[in-house]
Amino acid sequence: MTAPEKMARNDGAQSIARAALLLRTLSTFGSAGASLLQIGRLTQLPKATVHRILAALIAERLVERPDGTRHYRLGPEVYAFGVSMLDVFDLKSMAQPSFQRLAQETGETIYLGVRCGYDAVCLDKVQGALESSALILNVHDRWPMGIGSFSLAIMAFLPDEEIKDIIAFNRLRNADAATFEHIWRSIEKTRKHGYAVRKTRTARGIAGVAVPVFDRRRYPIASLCAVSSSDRMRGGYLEALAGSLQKESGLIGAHYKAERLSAAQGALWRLAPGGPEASRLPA
Amino acid sequence: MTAPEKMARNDGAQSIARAALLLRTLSTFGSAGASLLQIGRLTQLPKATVHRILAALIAERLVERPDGTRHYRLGPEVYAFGVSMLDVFDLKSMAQPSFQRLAQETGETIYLGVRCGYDAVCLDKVQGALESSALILNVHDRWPMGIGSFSLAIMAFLPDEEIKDIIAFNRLRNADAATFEHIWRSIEKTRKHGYAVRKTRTARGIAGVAVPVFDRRRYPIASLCAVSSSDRMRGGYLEALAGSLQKESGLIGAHYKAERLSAAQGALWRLAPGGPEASRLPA
DNA sequence: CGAACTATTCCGTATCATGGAACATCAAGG
DNA sequence: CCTTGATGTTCCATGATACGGAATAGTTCG
Repeated sequence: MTAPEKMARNDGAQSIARAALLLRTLSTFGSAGASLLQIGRLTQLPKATVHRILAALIAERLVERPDGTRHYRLGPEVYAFGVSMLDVFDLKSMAQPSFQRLAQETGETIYLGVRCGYDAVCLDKVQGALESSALILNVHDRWPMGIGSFSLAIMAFLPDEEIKDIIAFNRLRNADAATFEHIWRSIEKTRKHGYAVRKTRTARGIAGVAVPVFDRRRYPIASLCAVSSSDRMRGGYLEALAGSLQKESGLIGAHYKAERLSAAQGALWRLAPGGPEASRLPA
Repeated sequence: MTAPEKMARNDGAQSIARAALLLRTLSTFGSAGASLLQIGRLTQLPKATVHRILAALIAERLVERPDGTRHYRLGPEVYAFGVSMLDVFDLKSMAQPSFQRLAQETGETIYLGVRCGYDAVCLDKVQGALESSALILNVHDRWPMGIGSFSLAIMAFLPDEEIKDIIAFNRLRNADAATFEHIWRSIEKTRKHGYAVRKTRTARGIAGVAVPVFDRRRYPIASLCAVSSSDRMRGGYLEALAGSLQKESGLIGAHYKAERLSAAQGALWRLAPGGPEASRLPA
């Protein structure tokens, strides 16, 4: 171990932690994937190590190589696991009622975002009063955590250790690190208020508020965000918006908590003492 | 290594392979998860090892423990990775045109399924001529590979090594192993014809045909399946159905192959020599 | 063609994962 | 309440396993 790694993990987990690190890294590159060296640079791991772990992940189909290129990207098995999760944790469907209610009540454009590695990804969107030309974020768009109120709301409520990781990673891939200069100040503010506010710097006159959605352990997994013109976004109106978002965030969190009780039914085949209830088999 | 493990893997991958094995195993249990011992039994790994690897996966949020139970299930990070994949490989959307065409042309009920660990999961469905009461499989339903033409079509075109794995796993969790008795014969037949046919044993008079969808390396990733009454499902009609399925399967495969060229655009933030094109940042 | 860059393979080393056994915790039943 | 039999968690000596520097092979571009 050359680098003075921050992890004081003495458990038998090094290679698994690294595999997960590589998957997170790849998840920020979309379908184009990344080269071995890029990945090595980003993760601070030696070439040979990255190569070996990626080879192992390829064998499991968790990583694949697009056509004949020398790039690596997430593989089809990841998609399969994702589909699996829809029985366990389908955030988009879970948030649907809250989402619609917010759109109705506020009339603003609402976003639902989820953390994904070192990025946040837009899961869902309802167009509100604002002209669509002014809007920037679309469903499936992905931004590094820390850019936009959208992801700031999630980031601010992570453990400090993890925030540092994310900032370090995003600094490394970002030539212009200016963005992350004052990030801790924003995090402080967000923690204090319980919501994140940001003006768009590039498209003038637009601002967003966002609140985190917590799981049962108060770990932020997603965020709800409302976007409006920046002159409206202050004082009482801002507070009211943030309040609505927070209320719905709580409801989604509660829904998530309850979810586990509804242990998947349907034709989900399962291990049972007496074998499966094989009364109805598909053709 | 106590067990005479089949894997002749000399690469540095043991723990990663095992981690993937555990994830696959958990993916067959849905939201209820499984206990340590169940997992150990199924994977043939010692308790301590399973425990250690699961702990590592929990640290990465790839696995979580539902509320206060002592069970383990897939964690939220898996969902996030799944969402990530929608930019890389969105099978359901990709298959949509073929899917609709098949429903129109054949008038039968059509299914789209994807392999997921040791199971196959139903991704999409269009109801056809058959009474809905006769139908058994619904979207998100999951069956062990080898049951139903649906998954047989995928299984038959996997490497023999992997088929053995799957059968062994499904035997272990299946008290009544009779199902897998004649499976190799079915696999032979399926390979010969290029499609799988099965009558439903429980609900009389229903039969299904299915064909695999291949990726560029002729590895089966999914299947298209048509279900009809079993008296129609023979001779010319059967051949015609199989033909239509095969044609569309080819188109989906081609689409997948081409997909890589359309390297995710939009606001996908990416590592670039000159830094990100930061022209438009979200609020 | 050859220089510069990137990917892959090799292989000796020591770090890290391993798993048996001890210990802890839980769930039933008396 | 305590016992009993189950499963879950922690410990730690051992050597198999993952490690990564350096050599080799492959690719790209002028």
